[in-house]
Amino acid sequence: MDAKHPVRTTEKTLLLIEQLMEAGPCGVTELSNRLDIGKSAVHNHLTTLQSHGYVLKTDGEYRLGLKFLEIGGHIRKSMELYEVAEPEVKSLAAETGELANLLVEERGLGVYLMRAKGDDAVDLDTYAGLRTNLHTTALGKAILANLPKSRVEEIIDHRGLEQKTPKSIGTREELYDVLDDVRERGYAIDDGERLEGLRCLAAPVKASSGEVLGAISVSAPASRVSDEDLYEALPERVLSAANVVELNINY
Amino acid sequence: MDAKHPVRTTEKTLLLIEQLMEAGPCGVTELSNRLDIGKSAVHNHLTTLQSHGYVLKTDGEYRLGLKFLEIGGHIRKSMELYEVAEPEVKSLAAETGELANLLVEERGLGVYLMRAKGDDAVDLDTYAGLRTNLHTTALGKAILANLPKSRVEEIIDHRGLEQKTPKSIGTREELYDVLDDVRERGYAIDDGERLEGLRCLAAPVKASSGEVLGAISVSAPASRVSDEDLYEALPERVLSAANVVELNINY
DNA sequence: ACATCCTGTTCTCTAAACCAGAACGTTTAT
DNA sequence: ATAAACGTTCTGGTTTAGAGAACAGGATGT
Repeated sequence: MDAKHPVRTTEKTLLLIEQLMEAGPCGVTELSNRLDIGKSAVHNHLTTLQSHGYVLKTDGEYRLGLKFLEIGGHIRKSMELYEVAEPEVKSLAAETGELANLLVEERGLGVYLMRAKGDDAVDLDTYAGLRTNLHTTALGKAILANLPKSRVEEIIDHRGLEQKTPKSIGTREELYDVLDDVRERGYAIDDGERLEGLRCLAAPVKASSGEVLGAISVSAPASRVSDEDLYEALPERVLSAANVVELNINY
Repeated sequence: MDAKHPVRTTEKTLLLIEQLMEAGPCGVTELSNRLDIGKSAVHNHLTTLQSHGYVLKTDGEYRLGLKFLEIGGHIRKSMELYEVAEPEVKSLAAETGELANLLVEERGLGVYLMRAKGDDAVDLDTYAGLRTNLHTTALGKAILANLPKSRVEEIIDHRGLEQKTPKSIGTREELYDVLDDVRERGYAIDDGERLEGLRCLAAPVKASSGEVLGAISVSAPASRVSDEDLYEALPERVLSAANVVELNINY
């Protein structure tokens, strides 16, 4: 939703921050050109951000500082789901030897809260804070399957159904069918949809009210996950981890 | 350094963000009172931040969103030191079974880039992004000992020598003596200075130019760390980890 | 059931301040 | 040596931020 009375100056500052994030360290002139804002304005905004620790100047270039990590880390630490699930996701990674993840939904996108690597884990370029479309991952499908249908439609309206690969879900009917399956089985599967040769299995974490809080997953190369694993051994482990988290959250 | 021509509107936004971080979810009126800014201004800033994903509204309250984790995670991932040191710090934690940390200096303070827990690790409330005074931890001392003296003085001038515990370093002479020792030995020790009964050992990570990039540490309860461990076995492991990181960074 | 007191939100108008553009000092490149 | 490009400072005109008042909605207490 757009702000009714947006603060334009703040929006300019946020634009600068996002540009610095995408482009990495920049000079004043470069930012001025890219954003079509005068040099003096860019300079004023950057020095203001700098004096508050959000931006640093090194070697004549401005870049984002670790203040964002401080705030982000603080927010994450204040989330009950994270605090409770963190040890379970780590155990899951250690036991399976694979990559385990924790995702929550925010503003219609999935946000990875953490990932834990087991000894043999594949090295995907996911990281804490990364955003992803919900319909393209097992984690996201586990969440979507447990949201009210109205909310799911809202999300699709807003975020669309971008196809990451030819195997991706492309239509609403297809999605709703898949989500029905997920609800029935209790867990979601991604068999090479996001990345060829990668199999993921995810289970939702729900509050006692039924509201979905997030999802836990394990990702592994297809070479190490037989069909049997994917539909028996792995679901058992992931569901069990999700269940432990639910119990600890709901007391 | 203060901005010459600060953007006051941006400063107001940043004030709101910091207040939301410290106080947690808040209503408009509460923020308006706390910061002595009119309700309409607070409302305009919050909805602007909301429309860009930095702030969320739930149950009639505003709170910070995971956008900060996204930006912070992105910044961290773009740091070569983190990418190279992360596996080493995890190994260190796994091998010792204790808590291993990675710290960098920013604006005169230490910032934890990560922590890794071994099987028996104590559970300190450090987290990625947390800031700390440099003179009160082994990690910070390892860094200070390898900064130019002028920079160390700058930092002390700016950040002071706050005493966390009676054992903390309280004077400049004391600090300089300790830093001389650290330089001589090649590693820094914290024997209960930050927390009674906690022993930490930290080694600096330096670029080939000699510039210090950060520090790696292991923290363990005194009951599990004999004097012998503290001065022989542990230094060997931590220094070795730091050395591997240095080699990988400097090719 | 009603009245009162909270909220959060919208609106207007004026004082505030943001910022384009020009000018300056400094560094880098030719 | 000269030029070009950069970051920084300055000022005035114009945008706009925001105090305060008013409104709507919900909660609370009587």
